[in-house]
Amino acid sequence: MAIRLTRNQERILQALQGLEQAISAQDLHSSLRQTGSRIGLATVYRALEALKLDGTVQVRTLSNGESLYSLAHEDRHHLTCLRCGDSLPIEECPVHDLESHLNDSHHFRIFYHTLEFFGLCAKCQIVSG
Amino acid sequence: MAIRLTRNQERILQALQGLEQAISAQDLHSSLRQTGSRIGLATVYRALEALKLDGTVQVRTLSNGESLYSLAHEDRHHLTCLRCGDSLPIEECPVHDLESHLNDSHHFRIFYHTLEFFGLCAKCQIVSG
DNA sequence: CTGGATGCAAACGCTTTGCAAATAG
DNA sequence: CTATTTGCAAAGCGTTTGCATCCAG
Repeated sequence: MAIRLTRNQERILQALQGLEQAISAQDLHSSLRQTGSRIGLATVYRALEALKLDGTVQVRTLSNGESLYSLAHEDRHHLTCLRCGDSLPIEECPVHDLESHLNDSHHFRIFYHTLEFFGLCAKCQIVSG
Repeated sequence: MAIRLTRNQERILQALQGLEQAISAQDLHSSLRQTGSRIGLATVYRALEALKLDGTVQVRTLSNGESLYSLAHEDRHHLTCLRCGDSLPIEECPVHDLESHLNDSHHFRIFYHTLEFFGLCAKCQIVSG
């Protein structure tokens, strides 16, 4: 998958491996700076873009335009509240069969997928009545 | 679903009904202006936000932060190329059963879902070899 | 009259880009 | 020594917000 990694790309990959959750580029940047690295924000974005293109890293874009990055193939999907924006992770995922089917029928090389349900969480159903 | 609609919200809903595809707020705005409306861009955003919150309109956010709007419950999912960004619509959708299940188990009132596969399209598999 | 809706322009936040310095091979 | 990578700062871009005006009821 990965051809050649720069030192910073390796550093970023390593950081992602130590995480349970997807992280934004900016949070990843400050996190790296706090461990003493002098890495720039642009480099973080460029590295994530490269890792994304070779399928190592996967991205989920929030409705505010912010993107969350994590290692690819970690299957975690969400229930997202349209009002408060909270995302509840869910375990179910019924789409793997479809994935291999699409690989063939569309000549598309699929790295990963995202699945997200939108609506109102229990709390916001009351507020927005 | 809808409580009360302002004149502009109705106008926007009408515009969406005439469309085959999801549209960005900005494109929707210029489209409305071209038909002689004096509507402002902010109003388009505010109307779409309101329609989103009552479940009439659904949103898909692209990786560049731009959001595409369409009437809710139109089931259209995508194969999206990580390199060129092209989105190929697909018909398959294996998640409806799960949807009602989640409604109950998480006390979440689900309006719609998005499902998207990411990878490389046939063309970009060659280029990026 | 009064509260909400609207248009405009400015502000915002995340991301991308230009560029010169640093680094790798 | 040349090509690539890097950090910084500035620019870009879609979206949101402040505010004065307009409009419906």
